Amino acid sequence: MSIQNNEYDKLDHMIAECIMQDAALTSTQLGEKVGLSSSAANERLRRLKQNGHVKKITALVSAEFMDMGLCAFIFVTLDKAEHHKHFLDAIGRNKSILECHHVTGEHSYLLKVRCCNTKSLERLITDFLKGQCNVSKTMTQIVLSSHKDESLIVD
Amino acid sequence: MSIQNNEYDKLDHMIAECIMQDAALTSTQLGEKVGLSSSAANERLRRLKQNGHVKKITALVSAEFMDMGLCAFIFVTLDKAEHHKHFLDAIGRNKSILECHHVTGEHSYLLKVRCCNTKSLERLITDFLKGQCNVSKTMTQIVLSSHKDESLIVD
DNA sequence: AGTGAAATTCACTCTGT
DNA sequence: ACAGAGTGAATTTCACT
Repeated sequence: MSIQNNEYDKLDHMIAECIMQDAALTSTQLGEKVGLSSSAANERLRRLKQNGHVKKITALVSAEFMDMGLCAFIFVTLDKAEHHKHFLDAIGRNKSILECHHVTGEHSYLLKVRCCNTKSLERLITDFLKGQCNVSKTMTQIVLSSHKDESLIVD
Repeated sequence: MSIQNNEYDKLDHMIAECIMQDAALTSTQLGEKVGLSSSAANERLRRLKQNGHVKKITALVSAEFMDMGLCAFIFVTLDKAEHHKHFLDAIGRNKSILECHHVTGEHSYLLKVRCCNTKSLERLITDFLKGQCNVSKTMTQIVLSSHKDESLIVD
């Protein structure tokens, strides 16, 4: 008897990999890829969704179409621990901010942001971020090019 | 007369927003949300896909299920410009590396990575990254928690 | 471009193993 | 748990506006 989680096997992981590559696969196509009938493949996928392991089916959209061609990472330092919640609420509402991670090191948070140009990046930093009551410092790194940019695995 | 791209209008952007939230919407549901018939909504979505503005339909999968609960950002500094290609090829093949951005500043690249624990993160840094011929320096920041982690807008 | 209906394909259920 | 058949629902095409 093993202590590992046996509720899901190799086949379930293959199914997860497949729909990360292409979630528009039909049940029949998915079944062919993993060696199951469409009904069996579909039932396994349904269970993965129901149990929250497949969190969401989404579309990846081009930055050009969204007019957000400029990508940057911004480190943010906050003063007082008691104001973090207000900061995070504001972050949550801002569509330019794609990711917000609490990180180790000298800074408090690392943000991944997207805007249309440097003007709007400046507004984001100066008006929005520095405008938050307890943001003491920011440090910005502009992305010149991205060779990989698909974070499909999430908490 | 305007210089802007008029091939796509407000409706197309609404459709893109909708399927970023939920790509499993039926054409009928999508049509209801934007005020079109199912066939019209479906035809617009088909065009967005065909022209590459909707790049991909994917699933977001839980880190727990993938056994990649530990997230980190790693800055990498490369010596010689002529070896960047080999580095990027190796990056492309490594499933632990979710994002790789060429950034401004003192470092060459910023990587977003995921592994199961600190042991495997150590292997990634020591064996894989430092093992690349021209990696001179790395700097790692561990993610303690993520308050936003959905990069659905890509180049 | 959009609508509504027809034709086709797909998802999902059910039965049997 | 899976396969295969059957049913209801969805996508896709088409004629018309």
